[in-house]
Amino acid sequence: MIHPLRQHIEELVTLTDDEFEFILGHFETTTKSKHQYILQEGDTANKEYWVVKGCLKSYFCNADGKTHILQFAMENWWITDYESFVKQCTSKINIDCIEDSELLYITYENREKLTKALHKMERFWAKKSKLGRIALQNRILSLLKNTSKARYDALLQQYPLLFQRVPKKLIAAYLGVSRETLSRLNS
Amino acid sequence: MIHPLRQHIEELVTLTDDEFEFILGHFETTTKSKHQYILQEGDTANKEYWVVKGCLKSYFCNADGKTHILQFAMENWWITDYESFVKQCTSKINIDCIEDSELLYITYENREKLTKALHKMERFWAKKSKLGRIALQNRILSLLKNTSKARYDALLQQYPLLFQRVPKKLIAAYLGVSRETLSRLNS
DNA sequence: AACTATATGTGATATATATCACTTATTAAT
DNA sequence: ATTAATAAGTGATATATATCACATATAGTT
Repeated sequence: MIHPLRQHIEELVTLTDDEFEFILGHFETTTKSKHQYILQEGDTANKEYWVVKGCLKSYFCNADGKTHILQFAMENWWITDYESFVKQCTSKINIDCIEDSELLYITYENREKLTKALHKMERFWAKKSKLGRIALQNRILSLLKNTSKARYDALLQQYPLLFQRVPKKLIAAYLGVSRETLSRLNS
Repeated sequence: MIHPLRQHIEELVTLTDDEFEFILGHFETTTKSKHQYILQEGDTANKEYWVVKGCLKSYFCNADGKTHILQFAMENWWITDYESFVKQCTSKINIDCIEDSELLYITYENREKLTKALHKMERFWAKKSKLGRIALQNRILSLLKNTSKARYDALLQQYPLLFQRVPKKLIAAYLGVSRETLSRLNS
């Protein structure tokens, strides 16, 4: 059976068996249980995680302690604080598990090594970065032009699974509306 | 005198004279007057522009014809529809000039060629993409957690020049508030 | 099993912002 | 120079959403 990470990478660049073994050698495995953190505000993100199984969120709290969600990550998604990881500076956000999770991760150092050693991976991450940027651009478009109802419907259509796996208050924190307003959007 | 584009690129990667000449050979110059478009909804962005002099905006209109601004670009900024350019698909946005502008541009084909021919430029654009993604992530954070007043103040502090160069209604369209509300934020 | 925390829905009210209407100032066009 | 278009401020009102308060259901804990 083909490794799920290989399948994921090969969506953007093709790999030989040896290349994939070499890549995988730069990763490590870890399991985390629900509510456990993989990154806390003030720390520096020195790992980038890839979700084998489970569900996580990256979020931050504003002055009055209200939570805002930047990203969810389910199977086959990457998660880290991108700014902290790329610039190797302290993070403003937290990342924790919404479910018990099985994760692969690569350290900053190993990612640098791998990028230099294998040009295909430099290309893979460059493409990933481009696609990530496009996704963020579309989220901004959506935050600017759409009503909460429209954003709710779009999210529901794009990630129906999410609504079965995470509490509604987290969906609300992602969409940027209150829990109560989200509840009323259904009616 | 050192070419402003060279200065800009050398903020991220160092170049020899020959390398810069080679790079510049992939660009072309154009001038556009106020109100002229460089990209219209439905077209495919096949050029990425770099502003030598002037000011532009990228924007889109929602169903009721309300304008939302995705990005401003002044001197030393890049502008295109990133999604359309990267995926070579039709664009949902428009880009036009707020002032008479002097622009350098590189076509999609030339950018591909240049990336392949000069690894430094692949690295330059990879870094640019990372930084662009970080900027967008921070804008989302700001849209989620900040009040309009806080977003207004942050923009004013980061780009004071912008407020002298572009009409307030465009600032409002960027921040995601009405012209009237923006006006009242001052008092 | 009893207790506690979390999730979800819903009414009542407060608040921020949009919308509409109008005025004045400034800039562009003939 | 005159006219037209755009920019910017402000009052009055409408609307969407937040906030507070409470009820109920479900899941997790000892």
